[in-house]
Amino acid sequence: MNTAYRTHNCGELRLEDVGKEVSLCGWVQKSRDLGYILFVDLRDRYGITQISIKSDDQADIYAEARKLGREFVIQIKGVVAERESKNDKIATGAIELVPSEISVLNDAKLPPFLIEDETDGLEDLRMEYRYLDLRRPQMTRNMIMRSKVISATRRYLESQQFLEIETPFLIKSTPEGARDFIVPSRLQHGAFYALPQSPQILKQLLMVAGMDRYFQIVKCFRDEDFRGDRQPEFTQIDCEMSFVEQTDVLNMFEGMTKFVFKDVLGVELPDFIHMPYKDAIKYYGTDKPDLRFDCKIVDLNEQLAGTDFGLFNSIIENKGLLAGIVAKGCASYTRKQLDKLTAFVKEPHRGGTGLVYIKYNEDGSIKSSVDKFYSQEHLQKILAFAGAEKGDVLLIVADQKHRKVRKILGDLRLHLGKTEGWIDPNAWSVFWVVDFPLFEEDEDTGELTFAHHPFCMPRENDLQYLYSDPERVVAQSYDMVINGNEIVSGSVRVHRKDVQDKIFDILGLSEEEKEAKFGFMLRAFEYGAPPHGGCAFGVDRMVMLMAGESSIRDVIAFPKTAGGRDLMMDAPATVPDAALKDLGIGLRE
RNA sequence: GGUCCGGUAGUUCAGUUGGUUAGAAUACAUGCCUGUCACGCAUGGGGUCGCGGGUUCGAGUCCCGUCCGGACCGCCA
Repeated sequence: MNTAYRTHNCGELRLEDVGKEVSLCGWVQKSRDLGYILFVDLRDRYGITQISIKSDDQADIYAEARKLGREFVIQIKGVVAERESKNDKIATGAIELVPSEISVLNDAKLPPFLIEDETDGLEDLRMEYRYLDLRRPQMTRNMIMRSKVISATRRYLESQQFLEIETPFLIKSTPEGARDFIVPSRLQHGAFYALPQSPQILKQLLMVAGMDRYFQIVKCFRDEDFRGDRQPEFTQIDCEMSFVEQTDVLNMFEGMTKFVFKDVLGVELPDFIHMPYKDAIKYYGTDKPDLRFDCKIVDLNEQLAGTDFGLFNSIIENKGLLAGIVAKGCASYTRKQLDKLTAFVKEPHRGGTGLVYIKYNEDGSIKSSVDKFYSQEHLQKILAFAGAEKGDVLLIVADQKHRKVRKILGDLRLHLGKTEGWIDPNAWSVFWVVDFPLFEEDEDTGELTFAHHPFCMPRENDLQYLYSDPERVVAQSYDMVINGNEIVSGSVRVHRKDVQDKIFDILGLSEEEKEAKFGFMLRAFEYGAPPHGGCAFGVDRMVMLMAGESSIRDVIAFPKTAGGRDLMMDAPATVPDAALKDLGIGLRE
């Protein structure tokens, strides 16, 4: 770096540079005027360097420097000096710059919030002035980490013969799945493009085209409501490979994940376990468990049977489920704390009816909310079966619906994991969930719908059940779960037209619908589609986890609010009537 | 689409039962200060209480509507 503007950046000067004549450029973070001496913190993307000016030695420059306001853009020429009092909190803390010349390249209005890591601004204000928010070192770090993740990804995939190929954004709406963002066509009034929810079909066609290994770092669009971990547009690392079985795909992208973690964070991830979907649901009540702590769900129908407790007996007789989790070290919970957990279980969207506890106190005594129905010996056996030790409490949920019990216990497990500090913030839990069902029943309508998407290949041995017992069919599909977040999702695809046809039949698509929605794809499959499979990484979530952030907005340069608005540009916005007229669109009042 | 919380100084917030001139911290400005790095001390400026309507002698405060932000549910193949 050697231009008219600067010889070094604000993060690189060290003790060994003392005596050098340098030129730095950056923003004024802050100045501290002590009277006889004035310090200016000069900030750029690389760090902060302190400027120090003694008023009696450098009266002119001191007078100039006193006029510098926050976020002025300045250039400083001077000599690197060793500090009299050093600051070991920053990388450049041993040196300072004694200026011979200060030039104001641009002044700045007072920013609406503090441009420091501990900012006083709330998120909406930060989003409105995102270009200022991104100057904060923490946000800069997040952008750098994101860039590193993308860079490592490219290096890995290129080393594995993947081609980066762009697919179009203006495509056709496929009325399955999420709601599409639609774009009106000017040349064909009444017709619309859709923005892709993912390049799924296109990447499969690239396999038919013989591209063999494809990837793309690509924006995807879904017009649904948002959350802290969801945006209307988000980025995927979209990948597809030909002539592969599930194991090949899993190994390839396990390798990539390990490479990226090592390259960006210096973390060596151990080999990933493959957890069947059924086990994830059975032991953790979710298809994306956080394995940074243990605490499995224990089924207790047999253990809790054989008493006069009518509620439990009726659930057992009707083939419902009684199950629990052992909360380590929580036997000391007060009534109030247990009531809070009960309220958690009963929250409307969980719909639990209650929470039964069996405390195994430190002194060996046992206290439960069902003492009336169970002898101490019986409770002792139940605790032993569940693996509870002294100091633990067994929390039990009962319901007719198995899924509901497991979901509630899974939620409770995660809740306790967070509130009880069971999660080591430095630990990583990265593994594959495999063997998802191909179809699942829609809870409201009772109709069969695909669990993942309709292009997943069933396991070879399950093809025979496609018609007779579709719910039994297991798909060759998989998710990678990182710290309880679904980060990768993928499958081996259907490459045979007859199988794809069958699956569409089971989903209840007529010949006309098949043709209208997927005709071009089915036609392509008649021309020699190779066996293929792939997956897609959620970049925003992955970078969020790697950066230790809790919202994907903090790793996206220009994110939108929960209401889908861009506060900086004030989008969406109205357009001139003429533009609507061109499109053949009128607005209903 | 639904439930809940919030909107007061540049910013983050407090504001009692509806009652005098709406406060604090921080930021900002000015002055002082021999090594600061959350510098310190003193002084000062800074408000259409989101917007519209209503109740009232009187509204930041109560009611209705609306806009905006946030959390959650639904939704997210």
